[in-house]
Amino acid sequence: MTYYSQHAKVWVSVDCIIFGFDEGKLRVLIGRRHMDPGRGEWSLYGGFVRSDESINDAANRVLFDLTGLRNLYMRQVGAFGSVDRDPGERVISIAYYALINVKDYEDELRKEHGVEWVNVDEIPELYSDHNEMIKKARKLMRQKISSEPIGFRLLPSLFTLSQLQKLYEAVHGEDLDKRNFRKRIKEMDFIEKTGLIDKTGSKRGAYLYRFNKRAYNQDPNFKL
Amino acid sequence: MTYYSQHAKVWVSVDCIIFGFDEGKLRVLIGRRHMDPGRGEWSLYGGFVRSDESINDAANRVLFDLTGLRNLYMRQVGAFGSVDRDPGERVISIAYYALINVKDYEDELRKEHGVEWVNVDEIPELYSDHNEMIKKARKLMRQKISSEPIGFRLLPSLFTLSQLQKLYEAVHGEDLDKRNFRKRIKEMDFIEKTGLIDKTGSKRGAYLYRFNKRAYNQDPNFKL
DNA sequence: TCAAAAGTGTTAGATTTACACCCATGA
DNA sequence: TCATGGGTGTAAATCTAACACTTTTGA
Repeated sequence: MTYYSQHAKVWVSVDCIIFGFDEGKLRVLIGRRHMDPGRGEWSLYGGFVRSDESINDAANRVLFDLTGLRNLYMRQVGAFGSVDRDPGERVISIAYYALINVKDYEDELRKEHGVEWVNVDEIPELYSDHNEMIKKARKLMRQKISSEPIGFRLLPSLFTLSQLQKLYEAVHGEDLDKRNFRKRIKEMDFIEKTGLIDKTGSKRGAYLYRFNKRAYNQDPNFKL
Repeated sequence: MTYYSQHAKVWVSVDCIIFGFDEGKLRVLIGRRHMDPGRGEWSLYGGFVRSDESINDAANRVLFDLTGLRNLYMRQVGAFGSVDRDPGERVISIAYYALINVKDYEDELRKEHGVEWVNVDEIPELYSDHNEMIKKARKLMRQKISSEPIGFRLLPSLFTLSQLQKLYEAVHGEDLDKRNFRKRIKEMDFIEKTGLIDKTGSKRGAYLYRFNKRAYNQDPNFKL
């Protein structure tokens, strides 16, 4: 009998809070549970951690399984471990949030998994402690997006300044002053204006910008 | 066979980063491991999560076991789950940091457990991923202590402004301007000057202050 | 008497905020 | 022609950072 074997083992799962940004709103992917307990309840997408993969690998696997996308921006939210958090068995779950550009996600695949984009401000009651997970994920994401240029992961590689501003407004839950916002953007040389115009959002058209990661690494000063 | 039982279970432990402040330095409790694998290596103090306790309860139990103290300020750092992080078996560990006033910790009890206060800037190589845990704990604690009045948990209930300043300097790793620091303290009405003088730190003596939690809850504006 | 820590305000500079109008275009 | 979103600068207010001397007292 080893030192370890006198202790109990438990199931460990990962649950993913997948953020997207569409039509000016911050959204999260949720779906109806396909299994008992809690069959039919709204839930985050998750899966069990296998014995031969790290918890990060597990989260990446679950994300890939759901979205078909790899190398998503992903951060751990934390471990959730009330004894009775899962009505079936003792399961400790580690929550992760990820950011995706909704247009990168094939709608067919989304439907196959039966998940939907729901406005983060209109999330129904979810299975287990998933509402709590989302709350903490939002808080962490909000902090992170203000000090690191991760917001671009929620946008197409080319975006207008109005889109970028709306994204930050959605994340922070408050309107921003257009001129002050653009003034700050202009100071960040790694947010580059292209010669391209996007005319889908207005008649006049707006310049498209891009995030230059290389330039950011040269001079990583970000604050929004 | 339930839905759960087709998946593997793993051991889950908690590891505690216990911060203290003494002689102007931020310190952490570490000790030599008493068991294999890794016997004799420097390590954080931890324990396995039992099947009938939440992970928070497990952390509190481990903290109480080591220090004899309850109701410590404690926050989760995150889950660490590389497959081979523990050389013996697959163990996922959830790190917590806690703040204690070193004078509340009986030195006898500390010695019984064979743990020592080590300057956070002089931490030796630790077992497994414990150095990484401390690094992340410091970062989270630094963020937290700037926006919430948790620093008082590292000080006696009566403290001088010089002690408080030294604490913040130790946490942030940089010197602060004495007058600017005191100006900010004066604006926080919940940091109350008592009529008492502490003469242990200087010949002249310094006023002792106390944190008034009730007053803070009335007007929770904290920034340091 | 002097070394050592306690205590105390002002000012320049930097940052942040508030704010309003013209432009280009498609419908 | 007009409704819609795109684009632009300035000034006041606030916040931050820099800075030096006097006080008290035990050794």
